[in-house]
Amino acid sequence: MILLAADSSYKDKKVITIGIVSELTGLSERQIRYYEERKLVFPDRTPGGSRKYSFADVELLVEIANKIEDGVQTYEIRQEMVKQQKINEAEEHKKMIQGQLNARFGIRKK
Amino acid sequence: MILLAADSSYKDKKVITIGIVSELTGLSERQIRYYEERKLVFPDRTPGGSRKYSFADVELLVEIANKIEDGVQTYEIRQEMVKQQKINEAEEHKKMIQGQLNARFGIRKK
DNA sequence: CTACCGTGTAAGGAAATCTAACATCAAATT
DNA sequence: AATTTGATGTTAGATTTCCTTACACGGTAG
Repeated sequence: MILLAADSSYKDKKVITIGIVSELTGLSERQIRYYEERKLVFPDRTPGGSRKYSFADVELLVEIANKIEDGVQTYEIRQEMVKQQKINEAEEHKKMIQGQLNARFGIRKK
Repeated sequence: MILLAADSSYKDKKVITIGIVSELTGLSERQIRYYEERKLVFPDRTPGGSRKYSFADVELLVEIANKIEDGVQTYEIRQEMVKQQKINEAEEHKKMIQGQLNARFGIRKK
């Protein structure tokens, strides 16, 4: 009996090759690879070395391209991303601490 | 400003190449192509002729493989699929008729 | 016993992808 | 103004991935 990986968040599974990503976004493969070089996207790789992207990556690429259209440089976009990432991490951390507090002193099922 | 196709149902977008499908399902490419030959899956094609599958296809392939493991033949699986499809179509039809009736004689916003 | 079913495998070719390098042109810097 | 940098195009050659067709083979069904 074959089982499919249960986590199954289609949006985050890296399964799309660069040609298709190019079609979906309208960006050239050159652009997509360049944004990776600038550390804005992080595709997985097949054993053979081909890039694999998720739908989330596709959405991100579109956002990146829109910002660039607006004259924002890849470096600045990267700054924003790092900053946002730190905010998210802090948020995560807060949640975790709260979870531990609840586990020890919070309401528990009787 | 780049816009992403709004329908965006990741599950049904045909964007996965056969190698990745093989990885996701554990099936050989031979098997995947054979099930297509038996009219059980219907991938899209790139202009160059490469097959493109959706996550829904991936799930379907797993179901197919499980049935075959249970000794069900592709022909029978196909029968079931056609039958189920007809049921769904009838359901769709019913909904549509109901929708038209509502449009003409049903409650309407004043 | 024979025919069909599902799958493996091989061959040869075409499509898709990779990296690296050089070209271009606008915008920023000096 | 001259130069550098940023983003992208293009080319070349190599590698990977995918395609179709054909043949092999064991298992199951008639």
